[in-house]
Amino acid sequence: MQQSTAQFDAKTTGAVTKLLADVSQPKRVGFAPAQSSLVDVCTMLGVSTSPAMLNEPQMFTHIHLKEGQRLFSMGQPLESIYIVHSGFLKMVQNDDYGSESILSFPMKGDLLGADALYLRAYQSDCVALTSSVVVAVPYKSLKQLNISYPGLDSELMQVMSKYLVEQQHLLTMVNTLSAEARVARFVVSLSQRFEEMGYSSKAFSLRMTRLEIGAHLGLTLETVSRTLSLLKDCGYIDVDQRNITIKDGEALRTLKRTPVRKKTVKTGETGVTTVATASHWASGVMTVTTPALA
Amino acid sequence: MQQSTAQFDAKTTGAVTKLLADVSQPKRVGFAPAQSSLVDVCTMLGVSTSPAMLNEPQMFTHIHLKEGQRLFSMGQPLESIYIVHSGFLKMVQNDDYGSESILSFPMKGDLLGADALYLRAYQSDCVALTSSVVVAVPYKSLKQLNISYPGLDSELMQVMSKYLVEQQHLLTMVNTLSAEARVARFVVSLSQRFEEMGYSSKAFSLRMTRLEIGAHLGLTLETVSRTLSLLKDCGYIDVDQRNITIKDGEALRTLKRTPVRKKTVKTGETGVTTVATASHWASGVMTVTTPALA
DNA sequence: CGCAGACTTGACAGTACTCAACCAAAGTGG
DNA sequence: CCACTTTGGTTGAGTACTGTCAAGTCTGCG
Repeated sequence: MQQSTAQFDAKTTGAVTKLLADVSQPKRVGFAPAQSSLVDVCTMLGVSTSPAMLNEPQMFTHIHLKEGQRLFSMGQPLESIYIVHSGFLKMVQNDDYGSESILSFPMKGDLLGADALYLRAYQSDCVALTSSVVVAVPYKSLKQLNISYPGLDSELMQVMSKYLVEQQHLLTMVNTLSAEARVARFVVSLSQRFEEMGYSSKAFSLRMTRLEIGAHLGLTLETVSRTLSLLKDCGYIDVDQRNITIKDGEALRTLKRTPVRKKTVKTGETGVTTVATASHWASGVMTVTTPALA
Repeated sequence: MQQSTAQFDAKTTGAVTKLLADVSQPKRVGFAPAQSSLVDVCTMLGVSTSPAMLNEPQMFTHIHLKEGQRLFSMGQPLESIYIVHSGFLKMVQNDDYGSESILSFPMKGDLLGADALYLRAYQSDCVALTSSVVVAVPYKSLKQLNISYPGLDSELMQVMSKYLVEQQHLLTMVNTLSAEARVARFVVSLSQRFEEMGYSSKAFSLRMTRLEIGAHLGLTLETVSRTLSLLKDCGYIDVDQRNITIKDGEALRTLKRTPVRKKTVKTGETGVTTVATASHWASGVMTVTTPALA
């Protein structure tokens, strides 16, 4: 890699390059080349298994990703879909110049690459936020497996349907909610996912930067930072860098706009004062419903 | 239906009720109770058929919807998925209080209800914008058909993958683009869809109100209206109520922000003048890729 | 004809963006 | 080990895009 006009590049493209990722190839073989069975894969996805699957000989290889490493890029032909075994990742969509949008933050049990089935090419970038392990299911295997186990595709459709619904909720959130409400619900949604994974839902660590949160919610990093500080001032959460503690989950969930807003008020001749205006504006919940697969 | 405190309701909930729909039940039997075969359905979906399907006895009933009528509502248990035979509809997601988000505007060949497979209940409302006809495929039939025709679910997964990608593009658009760019690309995207259906891509009629466009793009109806006027002033389109004529598709596609902005400038003591500031800010394209199914 | 709904346009306000400075933590290299 | 750099984060000041409120036009329909 050359560094042409290093200073200028670094300065002008700073905001952009921050989201860019390591382009080195992920390790197909770690020194612990563990594999997973079909039953393992189904269990990870939360999909029902059939007894016949126990005899399935095919094993699926694990791929180890380091922080910042890229699993696949937009436009690449579909080879495999993946299931997250451990770690945290992001799905990114690049809008031609600069501005990026983060579609989701996949974690344990999530399916990666479903958007590639249409057109047989990945439609977004997948990058590891932390060291991660994913299980690769080759597309060819997928097609064969459906013949052996007829219910499998139907189960996968349900999984895809779930992601469709999640995307819809996110879109509605971005379409209708204020910055504060978006950030608040983002925190709640993370909290729920951590709880599902057996971690604490009250105290956890963000795995992504403010910039990435912003790219997910349609906000700038400054707004995200400010809003987190605001929620802290309200006593709804505690924030210290990436460490979040939830103190009033209900408030976060039901918050519609402006929990406490700092307002500069001219007080006649005396000068400028900072006033805190409290207003709840609470409303019903838009809970991100949790799968209750039979 | 009662009209309690009519005046107040009408005034305060005006913006909300405009999006609400007729709750009367859709006609399951028109006076022309036409039906479609499995091959018909697959063809409409743009999905490959197998010769064996020609012998499939099951037929799928047509449902006629009048303007404003609702096909299904959020939360209803999944009975059927539907394919649009003709007409125009909208998929709506209600965020508890008032604010609604429109996820998509399905038209001929589109699949309705895919988001219901997960949790077996519809996750959004489906309402007809115009008189429409949809073909119902009962969920039970769907499961049986996959046994008879093993490739079918796999094809359906591809269709769902397509919608996943479309939602992703929409999210990215709302996350990153200015109001002007969103409206411009919305017009382009409609144009492309009309072209695919054999209509003119240059001149067409919107089937939805400004309010509905706004609920789709995360904007207010006023902003939509203003932006359309702006694009007209730029000479990119012609607008007359719902009639759109595209004059410079390329400009619409590549536009990033502020084609022409009206700016009020204080000119010393002389008063206020309106100045037009031209600035193109064109950029690369984010074309909504069209399916090229093999 | 009159009303209701859709649309347009203006004036104004406010939320969120931009630009910028600053701080903290972590890595780098002499 | 300590300057030095880099990256991520916080916060302030000013701007502007888009929302809000409001008035008014147009069209279609009962």
